[in-house]
Amino acid sequence: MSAELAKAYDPAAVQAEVAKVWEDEKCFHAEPTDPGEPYSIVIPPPNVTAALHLGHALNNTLQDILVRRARMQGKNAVWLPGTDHAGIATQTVVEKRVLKEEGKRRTDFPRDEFVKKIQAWKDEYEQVILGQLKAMGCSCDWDRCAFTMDEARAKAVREAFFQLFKAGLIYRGKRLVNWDPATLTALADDEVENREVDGFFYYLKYPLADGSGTITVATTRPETMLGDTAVAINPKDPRAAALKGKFVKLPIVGRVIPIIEDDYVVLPVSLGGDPADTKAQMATGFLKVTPAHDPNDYDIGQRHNLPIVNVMAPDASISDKHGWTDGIGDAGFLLGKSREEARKLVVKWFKDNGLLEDQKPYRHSVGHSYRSHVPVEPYLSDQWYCRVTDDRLRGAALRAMDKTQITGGTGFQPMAESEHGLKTHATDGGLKFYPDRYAKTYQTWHENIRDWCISRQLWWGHQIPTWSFDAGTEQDVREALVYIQRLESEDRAAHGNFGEAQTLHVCLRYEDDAQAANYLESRGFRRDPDVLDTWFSSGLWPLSTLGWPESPAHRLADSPLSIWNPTSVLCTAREIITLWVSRMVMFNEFFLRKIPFKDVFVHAMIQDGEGRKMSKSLGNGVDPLDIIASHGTDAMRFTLASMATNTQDVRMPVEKDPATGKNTSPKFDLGRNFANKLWNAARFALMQIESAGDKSVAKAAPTTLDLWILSRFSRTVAECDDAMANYRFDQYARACYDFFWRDFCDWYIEAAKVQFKDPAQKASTAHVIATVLDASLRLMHPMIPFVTEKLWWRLNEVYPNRGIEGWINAPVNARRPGTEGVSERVICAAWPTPGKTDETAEAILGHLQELITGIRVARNDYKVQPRQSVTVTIVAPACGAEQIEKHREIVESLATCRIAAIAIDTLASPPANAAKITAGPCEVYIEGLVDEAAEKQRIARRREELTKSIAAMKGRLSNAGYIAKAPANLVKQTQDQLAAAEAELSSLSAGGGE
RNA sequence: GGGCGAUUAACUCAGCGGCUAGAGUAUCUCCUUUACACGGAGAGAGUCGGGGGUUCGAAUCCCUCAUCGCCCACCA
Repeated sequence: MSAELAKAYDPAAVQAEVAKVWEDEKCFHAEPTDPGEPYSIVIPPPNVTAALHLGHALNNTLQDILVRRARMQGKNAVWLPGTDHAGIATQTVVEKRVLKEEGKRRTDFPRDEFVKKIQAWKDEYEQVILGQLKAMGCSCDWDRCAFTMDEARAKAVREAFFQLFKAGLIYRGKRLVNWDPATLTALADDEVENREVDGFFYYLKYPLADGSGTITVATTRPETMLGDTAVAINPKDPRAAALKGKFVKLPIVGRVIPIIEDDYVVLPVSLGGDPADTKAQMATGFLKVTPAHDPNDYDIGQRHNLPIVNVMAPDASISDKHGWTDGIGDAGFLLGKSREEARKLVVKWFKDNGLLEDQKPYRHSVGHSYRSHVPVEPYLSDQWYCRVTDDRLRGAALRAMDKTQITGGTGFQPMAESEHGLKTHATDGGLKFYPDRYAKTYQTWHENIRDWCISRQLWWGHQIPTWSFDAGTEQDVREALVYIQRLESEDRAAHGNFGEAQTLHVCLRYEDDAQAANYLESRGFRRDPDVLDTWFSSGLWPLSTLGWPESPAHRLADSPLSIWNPTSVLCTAREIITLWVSRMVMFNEFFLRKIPFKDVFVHAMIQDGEGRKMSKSLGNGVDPLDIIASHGTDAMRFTLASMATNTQDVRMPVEKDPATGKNTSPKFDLGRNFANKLWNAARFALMQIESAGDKSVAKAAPTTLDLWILSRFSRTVAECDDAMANYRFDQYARACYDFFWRDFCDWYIEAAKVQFKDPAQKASTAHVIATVLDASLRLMHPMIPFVTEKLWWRLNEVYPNRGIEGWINAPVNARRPGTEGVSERVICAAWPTPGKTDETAEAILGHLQELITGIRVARNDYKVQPRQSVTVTIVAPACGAEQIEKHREIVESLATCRIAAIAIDTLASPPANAAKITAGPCEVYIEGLVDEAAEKQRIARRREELTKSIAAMKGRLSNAGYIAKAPANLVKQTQDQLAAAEAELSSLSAGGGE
């Protein structure tokens, strides 16, 4: 039995105690065979690169609220935790660390040795991250913890790759990629960061091949001219006709290249180009086309069937060994030079030869590697691609959308069953975004999607399970093919021929198929050293965490996959709608013909007080563990939940904590204060309940006050349900806050103090207070689990076996059936359901509150000391008078007054020396308030208010359109209010305010 | 360049066609009343970014401008 509760809420002590019980009782573990409607969430796996930040705290708090509530609603709820290996990012941080600590580079180690180092880093941070999640109170099913590169996930990746490969959805392609010449790897688009750079526009003169003059191209990258294979001009350019069919002799190299027409070329301003367009201002109208070194030029090259001449080595030095086969002319002096040196030398050459027309400073943004920070080189290389533009992927992703959220039709109709021998799942659609505006982001992305480059030149990741024919005899190939066909007949492998040389690539299905791998390698095949893009494994997350691929024996059983996929909701930040959400949908659709989740909830992003992203480099980040230490976990969670509005960003002013020197925010005080208020209100309630003695004695009928708080509670539960149905965590938090602090603490508890004094009402009041406390704790538990859990235990000690049904219409259900076993001790019992509301009680309390507040305001106006009582005479309408009489003691207690008399409708002789105020439907004379100055001020102020609103209402009523078109009840309401205001105004004048 | 969001009290945000526009923090006054000073009772504080329009009625819907921010694309 725990001792008395401490006077102030001590989060650290409570968290430790509560967390232990949760863990011991395995409260968060679920089995597919458990009863209840399935409810599942997969965590967006945090990268193992670093500890979690406040964005994670928000993201995971919201998920935890969802899953805890679902659990309390009796659903078979599971939250699958895990982490992501985050290929490039993790390898980079480890490379940095190794360089700093050992002075060595990655290439100084054998591959497997370096991977071990990364593995060690991963182990370290995974522990940190999981510890943080637990500290945040996340109710994950820890037994199902996953990692995107563990054995089970590796199996899923291998199977997925094989199936996609076999279906022809994976191919080897030569494309321009974002190449990092420092680390020698391709980068994904999102791994490229743009930076403004000061550069120059160089104007280079190219002589026409027929000697009839020169044309001038403008470029920021003169060194790439070595790879030019055309010069383009806009067909609308007046000069185009004369140049049709002509050629240019490329300086230095001597290559003769055509002048082609392409409307991609921007017209210079002098020829009708847009004067506002910087490009048009700088352009000459002639564009050098270098398909091997510029993505747009590559596209032009494709359109015009131009040769591709790659003039660089992988380290971006000038080289004639990587595709520059048509003669280098006089370019020998450039070979082996870096991009930067080559640029200078090329410019110098043009200058020396009188072909540099001009050079203008130009500031533009250039893509830099997010890893090495050197400029990214568009570079032609062989990569693996996933054909996401195929209807089975892109089309399926678009068809997955909820019909109500599609704008203008997607153009992707359900595919015919015969087309691929597959059909889409029976209920096309159903994937719904909250807020719905994000559906558009998703749709547009898919409509403009390009094939996905899935290979990365890294060591940290899932190595691509393909072997390509590298060096061997024709005989080897022939024999291998026979062998491969046998493997294919056993469904152990698939093959494809890719590239100009139609190189044979074989994909092996099983990791442990050493026999096949050995055979291939003995015949001159080599395993691809590259690894898969991180998003390939995270795209499989809803599948792989739930046991896909399942062995055939499991498929019919109640497997995790069949019960929990599709998951209920994906809760994420908006920047990965494209990168992650899209891929999960495509994969889930492809492998299971199902959407991976029904709802996608995209929450706001937390910025600092200046609207900047929180980041390490800016030093404006807030560490969740610091807030947990300074304010408590519940405080952090409550504050975060209340910030989770419908908008896309929320701001959190960041300050230094003077005590610790760490970043914090005053916003967290909101949560801390609330948790403390809850703690103390419960402490008081528990004291009263204890001292009320025997709970089994017959209870008095509920008072109006009791009915009122129960009614208010019912409304609050309904509000919370409504908020949660729309993922409006802020509304949920606010509803709880307002109910608990304003209604329950400020009014109910204060008024109940009067009821507790009456022996006849003591037991029943204790019962109501216990009922409401119990239900409130459960209502708020998903959001602030620790403090509510602890208080709930204490309540059960003080008031065990409290029957909540029975003599009052309790708005709660006591405990969910079937949970008497394992979770008996913990609050997971039951989410409250809304009960009856009581309009009468709410109306009566409304009037009493007006009366009490009116008297309080007057006391303040007249500067009456808080403890000094005043004597009042109240004039009220008949029904009101009755209620005031009934609640006389409550009014006296809360307004610190003594009621001398309650008159009905009028008062023959008002008390002398009394100030008269209006409080709702009542008039109140307060004796002994003789501060004339204060009174005059008060009356003047009130008169002004009334005059203003009377004028507004009269104006409205004199508007013919208003009378004619506005709803009748509104018109009536305005008329009534006007009459009341006018009556009060005249009574103010009559009452001798002057 | 395209898309999205924000602009409401000093600060952070609700409200998104109809009560005198609300809350928390901060400020001011009073109060250490045995649940809570991480508290209580009050007060002051806003031409709802500017300008048009629709409507009987606009913070709320439409157009437009401005500022800030995010995402995507592009960067000869």
